[in-house]
Amino acid sequence: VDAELYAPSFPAGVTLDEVASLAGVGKSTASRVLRDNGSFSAETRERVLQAATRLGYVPNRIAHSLSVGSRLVAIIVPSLNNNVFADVLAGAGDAVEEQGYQPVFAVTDYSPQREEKAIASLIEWRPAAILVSGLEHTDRSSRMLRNSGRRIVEMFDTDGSGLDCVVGVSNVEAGRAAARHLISRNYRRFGYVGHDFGRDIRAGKRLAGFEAGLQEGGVTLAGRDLGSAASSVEAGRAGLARLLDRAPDIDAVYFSNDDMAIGGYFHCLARGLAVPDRLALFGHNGLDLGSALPQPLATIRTPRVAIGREAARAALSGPPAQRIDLGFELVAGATA
Amino acid sequence: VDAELYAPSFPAGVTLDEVASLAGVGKSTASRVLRDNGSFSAETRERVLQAATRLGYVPNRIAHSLSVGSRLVAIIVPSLNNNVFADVLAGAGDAVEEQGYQPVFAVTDYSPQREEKAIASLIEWRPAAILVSGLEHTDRSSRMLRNSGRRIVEMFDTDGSGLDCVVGVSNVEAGRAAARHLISRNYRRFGYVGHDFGRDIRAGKRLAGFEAGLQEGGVTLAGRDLGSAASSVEAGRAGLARLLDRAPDIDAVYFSNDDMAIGGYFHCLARGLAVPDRLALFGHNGLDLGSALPQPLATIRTPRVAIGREAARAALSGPPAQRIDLGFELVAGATA
DNA sequence: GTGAAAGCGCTAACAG
DNA sequence: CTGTTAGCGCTTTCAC
Repeated sequence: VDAELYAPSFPAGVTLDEVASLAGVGKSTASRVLRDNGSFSAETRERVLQAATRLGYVPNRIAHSLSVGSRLVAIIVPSLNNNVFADVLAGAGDAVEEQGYQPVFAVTDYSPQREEKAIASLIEWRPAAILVSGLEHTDRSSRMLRNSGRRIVEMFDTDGSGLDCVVGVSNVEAGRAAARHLISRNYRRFGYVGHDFGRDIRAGKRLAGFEAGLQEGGVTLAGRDLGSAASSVEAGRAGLARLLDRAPDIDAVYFSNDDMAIGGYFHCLARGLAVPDRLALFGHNGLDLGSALPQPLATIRTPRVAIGREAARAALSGPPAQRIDLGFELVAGATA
Repeated sequence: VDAELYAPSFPAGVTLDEVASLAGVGKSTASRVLRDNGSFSAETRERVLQAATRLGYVPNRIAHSLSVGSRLVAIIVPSLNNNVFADVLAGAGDAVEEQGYQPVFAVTDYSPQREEKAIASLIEWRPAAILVSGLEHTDRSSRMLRNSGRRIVEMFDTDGSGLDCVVGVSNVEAGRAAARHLISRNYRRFGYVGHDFGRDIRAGKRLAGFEAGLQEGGVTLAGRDLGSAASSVEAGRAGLARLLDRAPDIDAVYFSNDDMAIGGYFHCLARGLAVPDRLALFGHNGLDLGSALPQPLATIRTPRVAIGREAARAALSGPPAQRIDLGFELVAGATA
């Protein structure tokens, strides 16, 4: 007999009760069989399984969760239009599932208010843990997270103090490493092209580290272009164009991230500026796209998948209040 | 009095019962006040609200859902490492929230088996609707979707028949339009560079449309490189390199998508091949990255955000079994 | 305007 | 090995 023939009209939903009575057993027996938990005779098993497939039974996770707890993990990221967060999500999602939990996502579009909303609404689902991005939150967000009684992991950023666990890399150190590297390559007149800091605090931390690194090397930033737009290839392109108008004699540019740097690279191509001889370019993140350019981008590769994975592990099985710095890797590339 | 001082140890969770008794009212009255539904005196209202904030009450959505239904919408996409799906997710997520539902995502990594799993596990949450990507599913997936009794929307692709609603564009027509455009620009010796079809059926449909378009114009494909790797800039670069080794005299290349085409463009840059004079390049999707290249990529722009938005609307408020073709736009660019 | 009681679908403890 | 019972936390009649 084909299960489809018996397909129920579903919104009502087939319940365990119905399966049990069709099988001629009690509700709890049916439950035991279906969850393969507890004991029952082989024959009972058969009857229940048959009844379940005949009716097209689908367990109701909501009822199940109410009864035993939800095994959900909430993951909140600023954006999806950015491979960085997609990678983290992939790492975190896999690790979460591995541990038998189900990931639930929310996106904030870099808005602290939206983050607040996301936190509030996800907490209502009683997740076992909450993974958020960054260390900066509104007061209300911090309070909700702290009071939630759940395990909290703040991902990406180790420059600052966290609520519970922190898993990420130091953006300040990444900026400093970039500065040191460029200085060691004998660049001296530095520029910076960035996007809207208000939305991306970590980019600001990198710039601070970069400037600290320059200062330690006895140089200073010769010019900067702080865009007010979101990060994008186009914004990087426009930003470099503006910067070169104002400070034509710079010989190296640090960008707020790879997307921006790639835009800068395109600007150089379009204008015939030799990279890196006339102008050196340095990004941040180590995206695949950067390494596929005609000249691989000089950048700092961050372990994004690992950040997601370790964040999930810290949340689900680690000791509380851990602090995990996963480090980064400088990729020399060919643009600096 | 500060709410934090009274922050409960939460995993147990503050319940409506506790709020009600602190306020000295019945459970149902507290419920009415908190949901602002039904009638109660102003004074009662005050007392309940105070009690709730004092205890840091957070409603339990699971219990709520069990009682009244879940207002969830399941959204299943193949990948997040691809702006295409990020855009659709953004459009769908916003529209879903607008209608008072909560989106729940799952990612399949282009694997039909993972899709099956995702469908199975999301159905258990009793979503009001399920948005899936593409028209091709395993038998079991189709059966589960059909039997779920939920509204189903298949997104992206209108070339084929769907289970319920279908919202997308015709990939066959997109391929055909690309062919016609290139022919009208007097290219004659065509090549194709693609990635793994097994994983991306829509790319295969575009190629079929492209070949049909060529045939209608009296030409045929002079060479093709069908990679077995996933789509990426690097894969496009390598694919074009291989193709040119085998068929050096082609004058235009159709790529399976923009990422691949951008890789091809980088190859041309690296090898000093003049675009479009020596070789024309054409992509698909209309990503921002393509328009930020030194020469804007010739491509077909698909209305991705709109696909997500309309899919959500069709699912939540439209008539059943709709079929919405959102159309596409050919972007001439400067590479063809 | 308010509370008691029943019930959403499932699991778990406990008798039999 | 199996059924009965009592919840999980919330909403919703329906009397008062």
